[in-house]
Amino acid sequence: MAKGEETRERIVRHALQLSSTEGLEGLSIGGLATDLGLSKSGLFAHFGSKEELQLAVLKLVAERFEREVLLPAFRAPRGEPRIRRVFDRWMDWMNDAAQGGCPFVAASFELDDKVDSRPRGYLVTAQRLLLQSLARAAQIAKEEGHFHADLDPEQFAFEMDGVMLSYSHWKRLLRDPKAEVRARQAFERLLAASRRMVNQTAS
Amino acid sequence: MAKGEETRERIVRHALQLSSTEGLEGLSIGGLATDLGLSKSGLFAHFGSKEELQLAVLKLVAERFEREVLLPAFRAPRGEPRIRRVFDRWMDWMNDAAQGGCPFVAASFELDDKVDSRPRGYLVTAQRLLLQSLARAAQIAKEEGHFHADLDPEQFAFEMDGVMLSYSHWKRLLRDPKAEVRARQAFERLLAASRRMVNQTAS
DNA sequence: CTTTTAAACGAACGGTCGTACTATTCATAC
DNA sequence: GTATGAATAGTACGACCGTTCGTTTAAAAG
Repeated sequence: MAKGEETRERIVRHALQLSSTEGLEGLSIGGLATDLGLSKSGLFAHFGSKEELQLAVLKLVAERFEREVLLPAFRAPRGEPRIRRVFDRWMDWMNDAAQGGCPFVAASFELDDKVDSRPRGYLVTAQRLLLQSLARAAQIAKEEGHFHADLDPEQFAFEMDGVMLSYSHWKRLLRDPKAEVRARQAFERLLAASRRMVNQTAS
Repeated sequence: MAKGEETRERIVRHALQLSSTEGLEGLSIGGLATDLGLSKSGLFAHFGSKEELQLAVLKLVAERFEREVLLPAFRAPRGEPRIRRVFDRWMDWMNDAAQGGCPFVAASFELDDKVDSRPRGYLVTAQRLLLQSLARAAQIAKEEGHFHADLDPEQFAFEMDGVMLSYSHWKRLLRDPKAEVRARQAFERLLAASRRMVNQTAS
């Protein structure tokens, strides 16, 4: 059926927007209903529980990230160009995301301690997938000869993740106008290190 | 007077512990009171508002970070050894912190959108101070000749911040057993780049 | 057009929230 | 040992929470 599905999507879209400032736990059924001109119970019926609503929000985020970041980036040529496209799209994603920053980032630090919650489980899966895609892109860059043969693709993903998180921290909390320049510089340094010598082991 | 002060500290210590899993907003006066065997109103009287309680928690965190990370680290010899000590102490801090991860990290992503809130304002100040201390340590490492003359100390702080955030992300959300090794490796790579050539500008 | 099914509503439930008052207990200083 | 003020308790409040249930409206199917 069509009508219910449409309303449900309207709800989830708005819930995503709200959650980016209030957090997933800060979402309220009543508040959402008022915003959308629905009754509390009418809205609630679409999900059956608040947890299910949170899950729906996370699924929408994952779907959008796939569509707006990963898929377009993976259409770029294999190797370093593709990695750069991931970075550029990812930065755009960080800047968009409805003035509330990346919902994944917010959810990551909100749910990290909520063991055994379904939203957390889903988020972990989605984030692992995301970072594995990135690692795969780095692996391809090795095969193309753009990155050094000793490079650890997962380590690359770890460090690029750090750049994005630091960017979010400096821009959204600290309101540092240089945040974007710093992120780009950090990324360039990471790329440079990945091309040449790399991977001296710690201590 | 002594008695009230003591109780207040007991409250704030426990609130800090709770907030590391539930978040600052997830703190509840009633819950805290029950946990500590106090009445809701008796506990409330110590602060006058929930916001004041959150503020007290953040102040305790800042005080502890200063005492357990920055001060000990700055007793190390100037330059790279001092930077290493900051990293080691910071990693210890990340691992301790009452099984709930670094409260600053959690609070950063919880409060980043709550404009005009006193807790946010305090957090921003504390975090800027922390990162400026780190940048100062990097500046000193330049003066000692350990770091390259072209190094941007704030950029160094940005990237080291990224390592810690990524560590938190991979360890606490993703539960990746290699998280600590990855963080140490990222830090070593950052150090290596800071010693030699650095700072090629982006695009 | 009628029947059936989906979608939304309205009211109410038991709880918990932060906060405001007043009263009581307790520690401290005289 | 009593007075004084701080520390804690008790009670109540209005608001909002997620959720349930029975009803009503609206859409889809026959």
